[in-house]
Amino acid sequence: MKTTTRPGEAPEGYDPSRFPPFAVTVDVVILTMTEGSLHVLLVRRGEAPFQGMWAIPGGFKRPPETLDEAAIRELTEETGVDSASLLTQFGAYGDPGRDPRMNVVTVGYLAVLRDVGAIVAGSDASDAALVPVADVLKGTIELAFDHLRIVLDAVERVRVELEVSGIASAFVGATFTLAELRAVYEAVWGVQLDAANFRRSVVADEGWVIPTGRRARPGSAGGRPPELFRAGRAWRHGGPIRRVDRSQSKGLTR
Amino acid sequence: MKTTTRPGEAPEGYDPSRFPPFAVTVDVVILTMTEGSLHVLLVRRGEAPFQGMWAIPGGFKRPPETLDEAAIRELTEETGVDSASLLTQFGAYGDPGRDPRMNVVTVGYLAVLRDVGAIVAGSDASDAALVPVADVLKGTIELAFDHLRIVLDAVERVRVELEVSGIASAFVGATFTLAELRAVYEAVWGVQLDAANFRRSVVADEGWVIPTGRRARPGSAGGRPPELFRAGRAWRHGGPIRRVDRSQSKGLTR
DNA sequence: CCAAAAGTGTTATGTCTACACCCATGA
DNA sequence: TCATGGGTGTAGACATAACACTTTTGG
Repeated sequence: MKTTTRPGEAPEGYDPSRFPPFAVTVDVVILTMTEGSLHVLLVRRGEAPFQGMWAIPGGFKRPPETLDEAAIRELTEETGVDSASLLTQFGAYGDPGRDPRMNVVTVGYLAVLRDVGAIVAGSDASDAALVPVADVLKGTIELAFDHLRIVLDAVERVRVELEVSGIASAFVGATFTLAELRAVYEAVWGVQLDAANFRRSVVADEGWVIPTGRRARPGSAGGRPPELFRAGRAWRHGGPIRRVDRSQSKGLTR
Repeated sequence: MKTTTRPGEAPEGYDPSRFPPFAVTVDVVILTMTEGSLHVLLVRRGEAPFQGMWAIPGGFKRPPETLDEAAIRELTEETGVDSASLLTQFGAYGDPGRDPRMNVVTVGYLAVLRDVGAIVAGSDASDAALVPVADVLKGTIELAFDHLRIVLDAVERVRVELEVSGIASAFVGATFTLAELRAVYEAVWGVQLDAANFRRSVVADEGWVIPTGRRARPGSAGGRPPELFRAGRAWRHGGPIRRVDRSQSKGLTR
């Protein structure tokens, strides 16, 4: 057995009062569906380092606030929205040198909004923009710091959350058609889903969507007017991981 | 639109060089299967605050190392083991006042080991111990700081990982019987699994377990000697989230 | 031989996929 | 009326759960 360290206590050879100081920041990956595909909100950096490059919004955690509160504050400052349908912490990043100026550990948060288009337009357009996630993933748009990795992790998290908790409703409005909801899955997962089977999966399980009785207008090309639904309690936020009712199962669920 | 902040840059009204300083620590929740149930490695605190209470092992992140490296270092210092079957970051904790002495943000890591019993015994027994996770969850054993929450989150993470990636193999030895493997699922999920169906689920999907051809000794009560398996490549670590073959599916998988 | 644990077979039941078909609307 | 999307029905493929049955050991 070697050295034993304990939390809140300096390793041997350190003076406990002289712990290595870090800056702690919170970065928020804000995702939304626009023009049929997944977009992320980026801001352009005004100063060095990485001046002029795109980055995800973020800032220092302040001592009197929790990490969650810091994330909410950042989200509000960027979009004016004070309640994201989904705001989840998904990772911490502390590689040495990730910020050339000092030791910075950042905590990544994922926010899903139902359309920040109008909100972003309110800000200086040259300062903030919604860009397709695909462009970031492809490397078409280069990001400052290690923000590419952070966005990558956030997107992977959404893909998983979409399956296990059904945050899909976070991307759509208060009422929505099943086609809109299906489009979320298709865009995030990059697949084609059978509309008939999709409807069944979603409608069958009580609590996912609730019919409002109303109908939306058909598209200009015609077509039967679709039903409007609202989100059920089953997938409000962060929800129950998929693992279906394991208290019953006798075999291994695949 | 309100104030816009950017990463690595102080919010307005702050002097960038005078960022709020934090201590950054890494805490490791070390889990293992002993005596048929899930256990967590705890250390007893020698100093205030929370002197004499149980806590999870951890310590300061050092500037030149990554968070992952810090977690590996802590794990090694506590157990002498330098390669956990599973070592995953699962959360960051930064509530003000979580450490009464200073601003501390800690990053939680989960380590799964195949049996640290012998290793722990090597250390001073009054200093470190494996305690049943159930006792911690029930509150029978009280933990320092916000370590109860951290352990709670780690356990929930294991439950999910067990389903989506099959880290079950991390709990067992290099070779193992299916009964041992099944015991992991049963202990972590708190369910009873049908041995016959379990075998099929695990053996059917190529790559999960590989038969070694050898057999273990039957228990003293007799019984047919069980086959010995070793872990297949399919669930080495962190593996493929469950969501089956998303490139093919046409409906929503439930 | 008997008890115990491992491993195999079998069947009813449920879920998912694909696709055919019907419905309601704009032009 | 036709084209376009929404919504329903259904048969086959596939997966799961339950449990009876066979195998191989210790005592």
